[in-house]
Amino acid sequence: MEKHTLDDIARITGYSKTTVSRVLNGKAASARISKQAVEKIMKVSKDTGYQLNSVAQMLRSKVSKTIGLVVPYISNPFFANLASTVITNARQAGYIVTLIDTMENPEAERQALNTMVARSVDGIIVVPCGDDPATIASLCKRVPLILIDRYYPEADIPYVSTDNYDGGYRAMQLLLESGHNRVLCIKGPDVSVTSNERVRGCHDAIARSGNNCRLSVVGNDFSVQNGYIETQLAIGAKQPPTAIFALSSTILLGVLKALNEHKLNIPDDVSVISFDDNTYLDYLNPPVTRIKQPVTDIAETAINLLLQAIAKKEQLQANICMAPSIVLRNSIKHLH
Amino acid sequence: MEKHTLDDIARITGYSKTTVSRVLNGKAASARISKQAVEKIMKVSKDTGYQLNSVAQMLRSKVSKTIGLVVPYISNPFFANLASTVITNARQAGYIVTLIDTMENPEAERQALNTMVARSVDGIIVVPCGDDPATIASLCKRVPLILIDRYYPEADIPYVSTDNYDGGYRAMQLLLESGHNRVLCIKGPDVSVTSNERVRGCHDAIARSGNNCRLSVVGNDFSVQNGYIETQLAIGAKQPPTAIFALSSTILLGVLKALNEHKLNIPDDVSVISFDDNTYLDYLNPPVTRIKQPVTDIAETAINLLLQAIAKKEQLQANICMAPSIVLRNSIKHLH
DNA sequence: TAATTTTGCGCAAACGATTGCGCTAATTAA
DNA sequence: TTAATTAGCGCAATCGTTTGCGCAAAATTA
Repeated sequence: MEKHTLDDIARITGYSKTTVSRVLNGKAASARISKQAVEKIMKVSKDTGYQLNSVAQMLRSKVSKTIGLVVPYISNPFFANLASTVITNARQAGYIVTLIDTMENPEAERQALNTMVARSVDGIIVVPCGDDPATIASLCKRVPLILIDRYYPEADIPYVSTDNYDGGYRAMQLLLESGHNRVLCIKGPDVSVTSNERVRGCHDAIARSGNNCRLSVVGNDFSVQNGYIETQLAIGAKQPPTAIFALSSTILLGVLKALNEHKLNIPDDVSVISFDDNTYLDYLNPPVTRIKQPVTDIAETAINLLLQAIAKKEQLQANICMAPSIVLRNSIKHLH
Repeated sequence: MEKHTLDDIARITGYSKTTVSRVLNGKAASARISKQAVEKIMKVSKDTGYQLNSVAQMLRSKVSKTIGLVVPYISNPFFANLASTVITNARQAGYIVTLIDTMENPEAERQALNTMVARSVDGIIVVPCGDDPATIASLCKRVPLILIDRYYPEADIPYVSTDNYDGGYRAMQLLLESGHNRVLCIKGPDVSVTSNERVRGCHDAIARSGNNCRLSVVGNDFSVQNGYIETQLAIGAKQPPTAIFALSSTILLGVLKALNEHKLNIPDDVSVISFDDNTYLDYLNPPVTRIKQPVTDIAETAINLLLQAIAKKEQLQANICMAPSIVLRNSIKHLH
């Protein structure tokens, strides 16, 4: 079980490493290798436990069979799910995934991308952080690259994401249909495209409904704290909201905490709807209605497009927003 | 921004690639390279955007600066957290992480390990699945390898895990102190060492307390379903448990679902304690008391031991069980 | 001035695989 | 019998680094 090389197998079998290489790569037929040779080489390489050295192979063939995946926080279940799908699909196509966690640090992201290129990954999938698409934009001319979840509308970088506008629109529609006319929407960072799209969807839903619903959009972070603070502020006001739309499941947790502290009941005292799907949302009291992003579809679409681009060596082109779905539970009260 | 090699830089600067390599590796001093040369080479390599080819470097130096991480399911938050810590710590030490998700499939695990070796990773961290340590045991003689979370007590493979016995013991202690004497413990698979250790801790806690508490240990899977079914069965019995100990947070969700369906209140009707920490457990109604595994410590210890072993090129030796902590909430009723 | 040391750098052989081209012997065709 | 074809395989270059060894020129010492 020591380490063997092609030369070793060649020496043992008496054939050249050329022949050995060809046999081991399944090119025996096209290279007209005799049956004897194939058998002997196969046998010896089994017996010796020969293992291909992928590194040498990469150097020579310029193909690493590796996908680079760059995410802001792998500990975030949303990104973990994305990663899971990417890894699984990549593996089925014979690719392995190298993962870097940027922790929302743009500088770390730049380094990560450099590392990926230095290791000559065949393609890169990024959930970008920061608001400067420059590095990525220039990189995506040199190596197949695709963004997921987050993207830069003004830059020409392929992406697959949720149709956040639609998600915001439909969530708001749900609230309007139930007669809510004072809605608090707690959003993410100002620079977040996904957050802003959701908000835009809300506004349009109201406008198109002809309803006189008052929507107040507050907050600036996808965090528990932000959800907590904004909820505290809102329920202290003279005219508290009848419904709260949390733009992420972390924000939702903050909302819940504040409501619990004030002994406010969902949905009797205030209705709640959230973005992002999580199993535990069904085990809250009551289960929370939410907009579910098509995580698996997004990841699958992205990795498949990427693998295609790698295979065909052609420029990747994609501006895809996939529709979310509604997970209907019991957190929205119907106001007559 | 094209691809340049050492030769290119050598040609442009007029120095040999030997000198260029030395300068770029910070060996200018020890190789007595002149200041001029260093400056010129540095400048040119900046200007041309020269990027080292890690693959060639790996081939030559036999060092890949890569850690292989093999987990059963990266979408499981527990493993995602482990991965997060491993990735972050590895990166600080200049290592990158290649991740394979085995989906609890031992054959996939074997392949994964082969792939890792072929790519000459410098070290491997595995959360093993299946009950056959043979592959891993033989592998760990050839490359630094360490198990986390799960391990094989009888095999001589280094590991870092939770002190599951202690966790089970203390959870049970908590229930005993509150006067519970009919406890339902819903466990994981029969072959799971972690599950079994937790159960053993429970039994010992009762034995050592001199209490006549009746512990009934049921179930065979770390799944929501298992938790649900076993809870259904138990609360239908003539003598339902006064407390339920869920040996994982997935099992807990099943427990909650069953209790909700029967309108049973926590902790008034039945007390609950669980293994595994999750943010959302604090947002349940009521927040659930739980045994928190020292995930970060485990991962940090493991990666550091691994990096040490890699650096010192010495055999890794570790049988470490780290104590869990108790996150005390309001899900256990004190029975007078 | 001659001998020694130091400075500054390059040659060329690895690392382990892949592959275009070519070569010999055997077979077939003419 | 000779020419053409085919079968079966190997040579050697290549991928882009790293590094042991050595060598000439400059600086120092004797």
